[in-house]
Amino acid sequence: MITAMDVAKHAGVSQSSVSRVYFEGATVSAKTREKVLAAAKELGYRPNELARSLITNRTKIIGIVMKGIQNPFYPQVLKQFTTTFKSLGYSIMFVYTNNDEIQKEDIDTLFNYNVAGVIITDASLSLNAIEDFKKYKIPLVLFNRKIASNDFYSVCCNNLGASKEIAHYLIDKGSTDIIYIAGNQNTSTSKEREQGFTEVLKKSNISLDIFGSDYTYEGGYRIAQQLINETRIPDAFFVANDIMALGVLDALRESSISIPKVTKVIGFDNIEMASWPPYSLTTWAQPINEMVDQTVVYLMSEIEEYTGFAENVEVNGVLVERKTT
Amino acid sequence: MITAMDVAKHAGVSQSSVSRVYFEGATVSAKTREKVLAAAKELGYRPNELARSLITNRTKIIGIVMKGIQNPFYPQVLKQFTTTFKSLGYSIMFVYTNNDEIQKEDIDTLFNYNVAGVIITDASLSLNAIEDFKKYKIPLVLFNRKIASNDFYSVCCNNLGASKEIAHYLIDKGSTDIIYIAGNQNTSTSKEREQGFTEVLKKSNISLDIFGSDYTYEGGYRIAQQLINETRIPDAFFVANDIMALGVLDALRESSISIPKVTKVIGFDNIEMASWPPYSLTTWAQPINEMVDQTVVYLMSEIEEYTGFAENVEVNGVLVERKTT
DNA sequence: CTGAAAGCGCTTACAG
DNA sequence: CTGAAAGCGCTTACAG
Repeated sequence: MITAMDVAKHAGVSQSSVSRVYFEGATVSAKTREKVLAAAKELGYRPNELARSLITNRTKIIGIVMKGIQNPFYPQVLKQFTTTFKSLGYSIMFVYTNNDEIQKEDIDTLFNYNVAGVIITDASLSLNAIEDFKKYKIPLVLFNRKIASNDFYSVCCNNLGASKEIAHYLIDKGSTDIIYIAGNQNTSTSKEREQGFTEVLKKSNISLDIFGSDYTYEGGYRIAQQLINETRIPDAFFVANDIMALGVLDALRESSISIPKVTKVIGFDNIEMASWPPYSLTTWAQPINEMVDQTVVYLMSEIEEYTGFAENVEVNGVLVERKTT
Repeated sequence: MITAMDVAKHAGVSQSSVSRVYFEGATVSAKTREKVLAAAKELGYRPNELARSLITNRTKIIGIVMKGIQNPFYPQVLKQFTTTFKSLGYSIMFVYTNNDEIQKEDIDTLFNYNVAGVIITDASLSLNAIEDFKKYKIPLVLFNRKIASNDFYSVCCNNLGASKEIAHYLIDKGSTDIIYIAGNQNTSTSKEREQGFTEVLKKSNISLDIFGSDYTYEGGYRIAQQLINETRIPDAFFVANDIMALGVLDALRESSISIPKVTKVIGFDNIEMASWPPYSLTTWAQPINEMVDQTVVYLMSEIEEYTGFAENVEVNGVLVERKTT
């Protein structure tokens, strides 16, 4: 391994000078810089991030914690974050968890490596995990989730507004008997989508039934099959995310229930598969790019200077009309 | 930040003793251990991985490089790796790339952080990237890919054997006019699947046409549409991966071509969606768990002691018969 | 088994 | 602008 000392000797300068060439903001003469870079290139030198981080006490690593990686929405999110952070010189430490509520041990590894910041895309936080973020002053963004305490910055789609607009849209289409299929009941997204939707329909005195599910394809498929067995087919479904909506569509089609004639289906997310011809699902497009940008801007400013500022940011998104309505 | 020195003072022992409690393999008396652990707990101490790694010159981080994260096969692989490595005390640094051939700058970040090992799931390597792995003696596994030089350990499905078995299966089903839809032409997987398949059909004098595509849903959909337009429908398709096969199925169904009566379709991977009712795709199941295990075992032994040993490991998998054949 | 000390590869005041 | 030196939080010979 080539160190700054090796380069220094080879270039005939001090080790500090080598360090200054690679440290943004430090001042070095053009001549020194040149000598150092030439020597570094010849020797194949690269600064050791670990040593660097030991001093600055922070790495250029962002931790991303995901649960629902089976849902195509999240790989897309991961890709977007990885690309954006790479351009800013940050690397991604990926954590997968099975827990709805992030536990201390899920994120221990992130703290051990002194990550610069953390993004949790689709899970809530246990109390002791919350404590740790506060205590170690690690910037955190809840992506696509909120927590009740409002202790942390969150970036979500405007679920309330979106679900209201969806309700109005279905009313305009003439629906009078509607079913909402919820995702995991304890998630903020599912609750908010339910709330906005319910509010509008109530005002218009339109019948609404609500069934719980779990944000998976199988969950959507199962609940729809059950409804079909009970011949309880409404004239429209609002399903809390796309992957469940695809399950609903498949169950309906298997029973040859004509869409959108007999019943309509609307999802949420606008995952890639929603646009596939056999589905062609009407859905609410979450503006991933905008959500990612908001997250990154906040994280970068908190990394620059930690304030612990918390806010629930919401971005709008848009209804994408396809063939299921 | 609480350091080993703080704990040492609080516990009335030396800093070395604190270190020994947290360093596997070091010897400490039960009494000292107890005192240290008590003090550590009280103060909320956790060893700084960065300082640790600076000395041992290796982190407990595994780099995973992915390209085709849109293909549901890979998120599943990522999940499996993350879970397995976590249980071994290793963290995952995730790198997304757009390049078919990994470039030096794609993996710079991994070298800067002195990762213990690297997995590349679905891409090839540029020459200078190869050099770096050799030079810095970083263990590397090519997962689901081989490179021509055979310089590195690779773990793949037995593509040759699998495609031969698929060919025999289709022959047994009475197919006499078959089309193979290839993935990215320069990938080892697509080439091998083509080779095994071709070999068997040739021996049996069965007509085979080959069309190139790109391992995406859209690619499969497009090529099938084109064939439909040319009324060039064979009695069976072998499609180089599942996600393309779903595109083929959708195009066929849109034109009301009955499956498996008029034509049969077989994919490769056994992604989750292959089992969804509207697809119910016959496919070759890649044994992800076994492939991951082989990868991990190799990586761990190379991390223990670097040998640079290279081999192309192949695991078998199995044909999963569903409704498209 | 334990402590004092050197050192991993850097950054960063401090002089000059 | 540059160099010598201290120090980040650990591991690891070396004595005892």
